[in-house]
Amino acid sequence: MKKVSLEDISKELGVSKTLVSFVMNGRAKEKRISEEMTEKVLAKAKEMGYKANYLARALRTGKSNTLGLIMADISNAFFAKLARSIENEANEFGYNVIFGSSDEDSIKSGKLIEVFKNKKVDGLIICPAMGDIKYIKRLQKEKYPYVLVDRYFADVKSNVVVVNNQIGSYEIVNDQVKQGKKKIAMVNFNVGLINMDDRFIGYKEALKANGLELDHSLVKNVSFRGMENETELAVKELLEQKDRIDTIYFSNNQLAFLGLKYIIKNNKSVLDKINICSFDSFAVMDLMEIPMVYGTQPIKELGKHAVDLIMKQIDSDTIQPQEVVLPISYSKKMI
Amino acid sequence: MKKVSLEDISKELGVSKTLVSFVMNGRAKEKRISEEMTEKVLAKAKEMGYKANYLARALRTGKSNTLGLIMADISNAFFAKLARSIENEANEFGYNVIFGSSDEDSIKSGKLIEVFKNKKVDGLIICPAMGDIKYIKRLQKEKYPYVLVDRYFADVKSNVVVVNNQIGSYEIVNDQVKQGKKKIAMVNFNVGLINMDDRFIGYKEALKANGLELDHSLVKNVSFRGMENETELAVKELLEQKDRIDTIYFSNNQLAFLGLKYIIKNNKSVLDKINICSFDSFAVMDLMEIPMVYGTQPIKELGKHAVDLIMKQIDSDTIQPQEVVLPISYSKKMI
DNA sequence: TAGTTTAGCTAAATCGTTTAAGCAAATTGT
DNA sequence: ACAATTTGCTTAAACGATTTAGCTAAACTA
Repeated sequence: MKKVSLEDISKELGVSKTLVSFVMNGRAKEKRISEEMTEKVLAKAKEMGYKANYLARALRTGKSNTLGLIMADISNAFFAKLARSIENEANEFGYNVIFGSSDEDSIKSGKLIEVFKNKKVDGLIICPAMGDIKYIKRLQKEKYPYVLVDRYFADVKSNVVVVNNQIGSYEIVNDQVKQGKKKIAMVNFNVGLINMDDRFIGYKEALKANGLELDHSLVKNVSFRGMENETELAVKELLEQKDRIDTIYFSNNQLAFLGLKYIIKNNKSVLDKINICSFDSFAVMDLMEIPMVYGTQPIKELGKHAVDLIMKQIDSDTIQPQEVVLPISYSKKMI
Repeated sequence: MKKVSLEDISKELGVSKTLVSFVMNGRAKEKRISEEMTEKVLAKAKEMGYKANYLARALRTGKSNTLGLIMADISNAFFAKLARSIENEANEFGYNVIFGSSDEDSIKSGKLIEVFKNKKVDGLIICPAMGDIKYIKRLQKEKYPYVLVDRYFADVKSNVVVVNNQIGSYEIVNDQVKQGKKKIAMVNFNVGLINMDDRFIGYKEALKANGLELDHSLVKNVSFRGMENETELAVKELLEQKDRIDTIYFSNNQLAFLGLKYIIKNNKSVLDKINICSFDSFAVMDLMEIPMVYGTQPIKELGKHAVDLIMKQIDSDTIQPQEVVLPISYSKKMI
């Protein structure tokens, strides 16, 4: 477990560690090390099993070749897939990823940002929680490379990769109206995140565009922490309305999952009469024999763009903040 | 973005950086720094916004407070949840987690192990791929702290955290027999991993214990890379058998998902006649109106134990290899 | 009064790299 | 044959912490 250092090699060969460093970094030619010596060093390094100590290198160069990734919860399918995409793309650049989950808690994300910075990650990819704006502003000021994914803040121009929540939401709701649905309920996340707000705006716009009135009794909000109970309650209340609703539109897959679970357990037959929509999907949606309309987020692309934007910042010190907005795609599943 | 160092503080105050280091590490009393001076240092550090550089500390102390986590694929629900559990428990110890996916490819995991070691992680938590045994043996020899999770190797005594695959599998199959099922097919992963082998053994044992013959035409193997097609083919072949089978038992949730998807699309009615079982579950299994028997892995506990075992090794240089075997629980869902 | 303790602090080494600067010998040019 | 250049290598500082060993002055002991 005790490792071989440059110095060990240099001592063995009776040369300076500078020389060994040059050779090991492939700068032998550039640094005018003789072929003969280069060979000798490489051979000895191999023989002794030399591997560079990344910490030492990072300390000296200021580059750790590590990215920090902060999400709400890596055990959530969306974030898990995003993490994988980010991992893959980061690898392409020779980077690794250190991650942390914030649980939508700004205190937690603040701490994670701080720790990752002190661990000298070269850049941060953040799915910010509500209230993270203060940290983001600080990063901005410090010119620390970062990219926001999935959510962003209107007040601070950042590098951002998101889907077009408003348009996506609009299209889902609009489609329902075109199918003749009039009473379209929405169950939304009120975490104060702009992506969720945008989904609500899309909903409102679609109603308006079709001459329908926004009915506040058809809009239910649930919190992150009380998600399960509150979603059930929301659905329960919606189903109990006197005038039957035509559609329940969930603003993300977690809510759709919880809502569906409740309905299937307690009021399965109602699914013959109402439509279910979800802004994004979970893996088995199309296994379920329930008519549904749902979006599919371009998760791979989100991750890829996020990493690419970080890399641009790392390479060029600072770039004009760029916003990448990706479209989401839809599936209608009829039974 | 340029950070304050111990030296910066020491210069401001006209004291040595040793002193500042002692104070910042809470060793002021122990090192007989006067109260007065301690106060001054703390105040100045706060004023200047000092944060320790973990790289420098790690280089000097040999402790990076980072764990390396290597799994088959973090986008897979099982691993995503495991990662979260590990993250949480690691945080309890003041650790962060750097992760990588191997895709069951031993070359990839070998590279990840190497990189993480060179990034000086204090320990590795590995879900080893087939063929990783050579790396594991090396870690063993080097006394590098590591824990195997989910899978292990019979040849090398390691710290290991797994579920009891054989017993779990036995009970599922045994239950089917007790329900009067005779022709029980199994679709298994042939990645050469001991956990999958054990699930097959459990299957065989259960048949044997009930006086049933093992029928090789009822056992189908699929590979990691050809998973989707091969699972579909396996199910297709099973359903085409002349004598109708009674049960299809999938050895994990991915296979169960793919198999079910195929059945629902192509031969839905057969679900009235055959049972579906899965060794472990995916989130929405109980949303589907299909009778099923499936296990649920104690993922939280797996992660927690894994981290605890790593921490023990880190704290005490070396401990007697310990094997933690956790039970899995079952749900029967009848319709 | 002299010797010993103790309080309070510092110098310098160390971890393993990278890199700016520089030096002696060999080679080239004229 | 002498200066200029090139070749091949080295020295030493730096990155930012931790830690060992030790120093000085004051306080205590006898």
